[in-house]
Amino acid sequence: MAQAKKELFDVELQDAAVIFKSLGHPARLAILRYLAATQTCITGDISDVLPLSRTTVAQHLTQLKEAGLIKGEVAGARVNYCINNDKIELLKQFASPFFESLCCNGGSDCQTDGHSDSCRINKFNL
Amino acid sequence: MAQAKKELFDVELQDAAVIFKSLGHPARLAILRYLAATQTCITGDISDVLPLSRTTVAQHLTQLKEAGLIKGEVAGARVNYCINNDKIELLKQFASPFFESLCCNGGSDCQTDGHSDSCRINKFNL
DNA sequence: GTTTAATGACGTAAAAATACGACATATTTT
DNA sequence: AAAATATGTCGTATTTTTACGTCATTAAAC
Repeated sequence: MAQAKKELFDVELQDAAVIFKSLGHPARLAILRYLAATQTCITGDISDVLPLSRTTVAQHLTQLKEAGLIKGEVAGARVNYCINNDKIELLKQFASPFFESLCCNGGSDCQTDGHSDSCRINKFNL
Repeated sequence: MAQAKKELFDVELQDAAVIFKSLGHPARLAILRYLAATQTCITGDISDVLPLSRTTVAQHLTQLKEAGLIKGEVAGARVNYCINNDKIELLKQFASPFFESLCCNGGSDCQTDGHSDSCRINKFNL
């Protein structure tokens, strides 16, 4: 039970989910916002600015790095983190059309048609 | 430990995180896509189309409903689910500028300036 | 009225995420 | 060389998520 079933979905959806998931915690959004504000890619003293311990911040940074949203460049004893602009660009290119495709099928507001098998999609590959 | 610290962040960031989190699983993205495709708001037999049990799908639906991304209208023994267009609209209005603000500060690619305290933001309220 | 189908609610087990302290390592600074 | 600073790694505890089966309820079909 509780076995990973994520691989059974579209790779595209899996990839998107990883990104969205990494955006799914206020601390990580705050980190991204901070990195964007201080373009100079300030390092782990991000934890001075957040109500979290250094270790926890480091953990969030790792997650963001794994999602590809940030990069870390070693500079002596320090590590300079910064936004990965390329990935953000990709995210924008995926998210906008995706959101668009969700809502713009006319304002069908829970019409009570019940089953419409005509609209059924191919099994397990939706 | 592992105590909830999410409340310590901007409400705006908290709200956004809830939405992004709900998008952070391929099953939920698949459900949204399916609902968008079958505008007719088909009910829980979504589980026929996904590699997950009905109970698990119901759980994902609850999560999406809590995030406000979908609505469920009772129709007799059935429940018609559908995309909440208003919320998607709000999401678009938040996400686009947010993504924009992250990457468009000029292509500063991890410049090794080190500490730049001039860019420090107000503590704990970033 | 009884069966059938659909749903929500509950319980539960495994896995993942969250949060932190302690330690080791590497790099400046002195 | 020694002290101070920054970082990553490891272990660990708690919470949350994921996934499912079972049960009760409700509405439709017969």
